[in-house]
Amino acid sequence: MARPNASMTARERARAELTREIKDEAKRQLAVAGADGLSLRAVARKLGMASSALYRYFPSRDDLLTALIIDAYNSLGTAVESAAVDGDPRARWTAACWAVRAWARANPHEYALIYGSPVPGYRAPQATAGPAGRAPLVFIEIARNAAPPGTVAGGAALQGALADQAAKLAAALAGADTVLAGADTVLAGADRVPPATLVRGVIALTQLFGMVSFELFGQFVGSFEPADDFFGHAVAQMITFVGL
Amino acid sequence: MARPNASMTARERARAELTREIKDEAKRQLAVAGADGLSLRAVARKLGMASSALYRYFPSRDDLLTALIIDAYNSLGTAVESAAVDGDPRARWTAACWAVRAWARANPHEYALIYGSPVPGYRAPQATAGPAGRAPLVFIEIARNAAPPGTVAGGAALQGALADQAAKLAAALAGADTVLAGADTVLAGADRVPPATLVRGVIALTQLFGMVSFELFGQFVGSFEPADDFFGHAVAQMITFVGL
DNA sequence: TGTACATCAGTGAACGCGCGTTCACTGATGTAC
DNA sequence: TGTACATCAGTGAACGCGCGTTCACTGATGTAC
Repeated sequence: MARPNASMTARERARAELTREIKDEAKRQLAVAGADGLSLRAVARKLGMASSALYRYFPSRDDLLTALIIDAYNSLGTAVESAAVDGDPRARWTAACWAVRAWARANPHEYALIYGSPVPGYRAPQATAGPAGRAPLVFIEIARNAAPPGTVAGGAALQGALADQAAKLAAALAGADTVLAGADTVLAGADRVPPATLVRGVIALTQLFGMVSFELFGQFVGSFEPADDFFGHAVAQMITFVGL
Repeated sequence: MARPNASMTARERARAELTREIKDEAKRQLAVAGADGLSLRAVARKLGMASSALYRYFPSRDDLLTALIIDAYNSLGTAVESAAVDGDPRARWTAACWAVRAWARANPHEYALIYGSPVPGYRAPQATAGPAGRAPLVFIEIARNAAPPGTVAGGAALQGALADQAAKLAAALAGADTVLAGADTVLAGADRVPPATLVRGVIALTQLFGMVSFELFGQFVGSFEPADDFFGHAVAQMITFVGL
């Protein structure tokens, strides 16, 4: 989406701004009614325009939803990328984990949109794949030079289909720029990630997002809420597991 | 909910059966339209009755939703409890993990209902707490006699609020029958779970549900799908982590 | 610099739809004597 | 065992609402000469 810019005509500037306002208002509505409750008419009403006018900006409700999903992935991706810029791998991994949690808590409905239950009847188009990969890529990149899992307690060889999947994914990541169109190519030109390390990283990712989902979706109510210390403790264990 | 029974009048039997049929049809609708799309009118239509008739069985749409949520928790709880009945702790833990995944894959929309994004505007009543605790309790009970975490690589002391929360939860679990009304009291009379073990168990639970959610909600598409071997590998690592 | 035409943004009415919930009612089932 | 009355299940019409999307239209902005 083009951002306002000096070299744009008044019409183009107005279009970029209104597109932005529509998405902003739609995000506000997510918080009230969730993804299924997102209503073009309600957005238009809040913006003081006819509902039919929105069709000049988004051809349908689903296209608006897709735009919100892409924005959410990119927003999370930016947050994680910029949190994990410096320090040793442990510091970077830790910062990235806290960035995911902080972003999710600050944007719970956008988090639910991308990591919660899928919206029934909605099928995410291919265009979401690149943005969706940004946050995970940061973690994989940090783990790339972790100690070989063989040296870590409990390390087990990859078996069956898992070995193939991990090898294929490692190969794809080495050429990430061509495979994940639109993703920042953090790994471009890098060494391949050892498949065992990759698997450990992805296991850690499921752990991370599992915790954040539990916290946000209310599974911790009455036990580990507030979850700050639980989270910090788990992240420390995770670092050991990944071998950083 | 009373099940049909010889000592019931015809009216009572009919009521129990229709209540069941309404819930069954509602579950079928979940699969098509999700929780927000669940419509009393659509259920009534499929059952060939007037929509107003449903109000003899459920005072509102939200009450029907609550009934489905409780059924889902109980269905998962039963599946996990009966999967983890015998063998050593490792075998029981492994079986319980696979039972969660199998149940989730067999009932994806009920899984989404209880572990996915909360339904906007719906607030779960207290009555769901007991059934919600059943599956987690099975895991905690298995982990109860795990090796003390001090003996496990990477074991770290519990810090700050986490230590308090874990101790409180351990105490509550020891008196689970009074605390978690309606839960099967697996832990009744048992020794207290060491807080550090409890925390490891809960971390493993977030890992487990994180993986299942990733798989069901489509985050593994194009990488670790089918996820059987990934899952098996992760469960093996998890057992080491918990100290079984 | 000014004019003619094309492009685009936004309007408001309309289509056809589904929803949750209420209410007065009919008819069947259950109960007390 | 039979009758009178109370309870309950189910009906169908109605209320009031919101939704996504289409369409012919007006008026403003941009462009080519």
